[in-house]
Amino acid sequence: MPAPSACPSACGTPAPQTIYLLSQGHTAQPPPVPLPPRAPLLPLPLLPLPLVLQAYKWWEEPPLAPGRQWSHLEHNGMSFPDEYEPHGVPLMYDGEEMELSPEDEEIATFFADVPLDGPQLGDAATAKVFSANFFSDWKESMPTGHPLKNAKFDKCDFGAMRAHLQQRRLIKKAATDGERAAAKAEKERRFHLFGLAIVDGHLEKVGNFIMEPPGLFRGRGKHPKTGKLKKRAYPSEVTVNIGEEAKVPQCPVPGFAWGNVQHDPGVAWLSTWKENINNMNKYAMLSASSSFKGKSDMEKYNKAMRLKGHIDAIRRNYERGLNASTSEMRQLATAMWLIDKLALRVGGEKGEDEADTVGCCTLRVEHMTFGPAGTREMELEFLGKDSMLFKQNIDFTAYGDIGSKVFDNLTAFCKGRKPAEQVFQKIDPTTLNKHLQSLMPGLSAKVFRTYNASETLQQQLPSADALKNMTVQAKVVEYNNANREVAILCNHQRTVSGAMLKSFENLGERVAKVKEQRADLKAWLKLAKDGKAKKIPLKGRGSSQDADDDEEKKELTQRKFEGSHMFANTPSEEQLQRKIEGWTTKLKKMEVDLRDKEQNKEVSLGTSKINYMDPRISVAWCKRNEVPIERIFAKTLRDKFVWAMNVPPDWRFDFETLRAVTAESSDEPKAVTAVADDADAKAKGKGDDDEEEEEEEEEEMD
DNA sequence: TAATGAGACTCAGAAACTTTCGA
DNA sequence: ATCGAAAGTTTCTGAGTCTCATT
Repeated sequence: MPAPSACPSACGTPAPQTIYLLSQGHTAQPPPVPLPPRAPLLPLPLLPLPLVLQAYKWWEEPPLAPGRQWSHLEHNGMSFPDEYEPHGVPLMYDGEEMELSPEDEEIATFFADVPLDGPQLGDAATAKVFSANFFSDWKESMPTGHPLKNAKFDKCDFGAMRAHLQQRRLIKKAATDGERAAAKAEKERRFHLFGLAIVDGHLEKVGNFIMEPPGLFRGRGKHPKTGKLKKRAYPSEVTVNIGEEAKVPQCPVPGFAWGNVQHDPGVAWLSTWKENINNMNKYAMLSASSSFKGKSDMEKYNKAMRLKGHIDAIRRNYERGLNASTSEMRQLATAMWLIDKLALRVGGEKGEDEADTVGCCTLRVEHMTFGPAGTREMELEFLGKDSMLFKQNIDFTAYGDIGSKVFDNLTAFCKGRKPAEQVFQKIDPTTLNKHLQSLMPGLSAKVFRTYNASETLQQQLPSADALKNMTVQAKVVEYNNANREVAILCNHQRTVSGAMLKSFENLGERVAKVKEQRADLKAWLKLAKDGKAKKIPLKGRGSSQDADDDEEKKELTQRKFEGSHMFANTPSEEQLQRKIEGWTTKLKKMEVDLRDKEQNKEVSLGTSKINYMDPRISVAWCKRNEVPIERIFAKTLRDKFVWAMNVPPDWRFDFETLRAVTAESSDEPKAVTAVADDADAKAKGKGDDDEEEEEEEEEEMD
């Protein structure tokens, strides 16, 4: 355990640059020895939360000064996970039992807790890095002279610990009602203590109010640091941001004090700390349903609507730019096309100690495989955010002359370049965003994804006419189909888990069985027609009651399912006929289900629903078509999108809608067309310089 | 001064947890 | 009516984007 933090203002290091620094910093100084247990913190008053939380219609309030998130902010800091409790289960090293100190055991247990078939240990290449990183960090944490200091990973057997953890999971699963109630009460207690904040007089939920527990860093894909030890963070590493007149929260861990306390109303976070893997800042912030998040969400979608008003001019701008005289302009235009049409992310530069993933600006020659000469086809394949595979065969001629030009440009950019070289050498996210900014104030690359996602949803959702006479269930299916189009556009995927594969297998088997059964029924109908009904096999009696073990029970239900099409007594022809019809319907439904599941298994609909599709489109569509909103948005989404719930049924994701509300002349797309023309004219004007640049370019390419 | 890096926020799928479904 | 599986929902924290300060 690190020593309790010294008072920040007494230690001599300069205070971080904040606007308002706590004046009475000394009150945060801990005594040199741990304090005796303190009186528990007083919970915030227990108000009827749902009522209070919903009462605040922030979108009807006047906005705060620009750059200001709050005027008054009160909260209780954050909660910390319990200290490690040793279990005493030994490690087997080189065939021998080895008892571990609590410190050693904790880290070993982190490793034993990583599932063998998960994304880290399930893949051989990733597992190698993960295990090696874990092991070296583990040994590093041991003092010199420790018996395991020079241990070999291959000689470690974590089996007993894994078994113990599995046992613990089973025990938790089998908890009594009383135990469950106790756990729930504890969770609620924590929520009342730390889960709420008072923002300008309104009670709001905190998103993450429990410090991230220690463990092994689960970097995604081929992350060089995956498996490294993520250390326990203490209050002394946490800076609390709170209103100046609010009471500084009491530190909940005895013997510790907050590392720092500041009063900066320009930021939305309540607490921050640094994680030890990448030395990055982490934050505790309000929940998705809060006013902070709601406001910025609304602004995000309004900006996307504004883009809709400017999109024609912007497209004309990059279409012209594809033929620009400077290669920088041509690259800019080509990249904009990819971002607009293929919904690529902008793609910032990444470091050596991160997974090798790319976006538009970081695409490399090796990611593009050009089709046969004479065609304008290309396979674009790369790992994007979260190492998700983007793989698409693109026929650029399908996008008309513009598409063909884009293809020709990409061919030219790649020509004479090595596979590992970047396609776009003259641009990066900064230059690209600067250009976008000049076309529309506030425009950046990611807005295209929001705009295209929302626009696609609006276009794909069937009209009220088309939905007439449909059941609500059928309408929801239509909604999900539109949602799926958006998810595919944004390349939102999910990996097919082991459990999912298993359930596919089960469903497939069931379909096969039902088919067999229908064939049986048809054969029996023939027997009945031939007057040989007596030959029809009947349902066996004697259900064995004594199915005490799980295996037997399973077998029993399996037998029951297999015989489910049979009759107790010799059936009549009509009985058979009816059952065949029933089985045909059942089969059809199962096959539709299977196909639907198959289509969806690798597509994740949630991400676009939460982050990309303007909720007002969905709300208005539900109102027009009498679909209860809870069929589309689960509880947390309805809370997140409260601000969108009161739109009229005819609300449209259109620039005009926005203009009707804001009535700002600067929003006129006409003005931006002029800017686009300006930029274009400027590019044309610098003709002479460009020629020189081009010559340099030729030399570079040789 | 352009590049570099820090800071703060959005967006991402996996995993955990809860509810519903179907035999 | 019950019980296990499947589906739906929420939580968690890693991975991006984008802006601004620093050198």
